[in-house]
Amino acid sequence: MPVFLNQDDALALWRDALAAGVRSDGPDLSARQMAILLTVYTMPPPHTVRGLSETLNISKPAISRALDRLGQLGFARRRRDDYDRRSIEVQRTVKGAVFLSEFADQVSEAGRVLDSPTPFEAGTPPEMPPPEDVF
Amino acid sequence: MPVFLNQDDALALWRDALAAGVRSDGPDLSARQMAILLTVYTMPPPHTVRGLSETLNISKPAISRALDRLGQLGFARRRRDDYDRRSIEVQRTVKGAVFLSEFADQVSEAGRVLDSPTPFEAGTPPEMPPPEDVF
DNA sequence: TACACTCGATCCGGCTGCGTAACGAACTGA
DNA sequence: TCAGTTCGTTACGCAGCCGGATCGAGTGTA
Repeated sequence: MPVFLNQDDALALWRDALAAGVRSDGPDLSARQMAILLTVYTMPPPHTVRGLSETLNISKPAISRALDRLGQLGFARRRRDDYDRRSIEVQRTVKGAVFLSEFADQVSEAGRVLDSPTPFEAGTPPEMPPPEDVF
Repeated sequence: MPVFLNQDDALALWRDALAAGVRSDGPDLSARQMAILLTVYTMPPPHTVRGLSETLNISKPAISRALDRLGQLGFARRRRDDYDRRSIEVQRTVKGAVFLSEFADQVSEAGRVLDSPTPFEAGTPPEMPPPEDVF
């Protein structure tokens, strides 16, 4: 079932979920790392460095380094492909699944709280301030 | 009206919106910068460095640097408070509102496409792989 | 006037990430 | 067997962000 979000709801959802992550002392992944992690866990395997690189339009070295980081966090594992030993398969881990599960709860919670009226609409820019810049 | 998102939808939503941002060549803001930007645009003003620091649990130098970055992107402006000239007020700009409006569209679009069946459930970890690590 | 306090910016050393280029290992096909 | 291709990684230089300490300007109070 599709999820209908108007602009205000979308921004409030993103803000609350993001703020929860920023406030917490958990590991803060870059946007690229998070995109890789989500792709690995929510798209059908197998996942390879080259495949992720093409899917997400990220350079291969960046993928490789991100896998280093995700690996040291215990969120993903490398495994050589036995049929083509040049290739490596990116595997999921229980720890990564737990992390994403908690993250998904944060997002869901941020969406659930949206019933309170949004105090400001963001799509509408504020009255244009005077042009003088202080800095 | 609250937005109900199950775990799979929440992760797919985040993945698609994030991937759209990663693939595009637009400026990539850090999670902290994005949280600041969203707070400034969706919460009632005024916003000060100190206030943002407390709200988001981010150090003041980090806020100040983020404002440098957002300022040079044209997404926010500093303005001295005339009543307390130590304090500065973070102001919105038309360019920032446009940026967030487009971002909100990306999120909404990611949510709207969720009607296609999700191929994998992420909350369920894969069958536990053998303990041997390749690397 | 003198002193304590607050606000935001800046300095500092360190860490992390990026893309290009170059690399070794593995595979392919003649 | 051997040149050419493809795979992921590493080397390199660069840029950005981090927190703690420190700073100057502004404020409040006596």
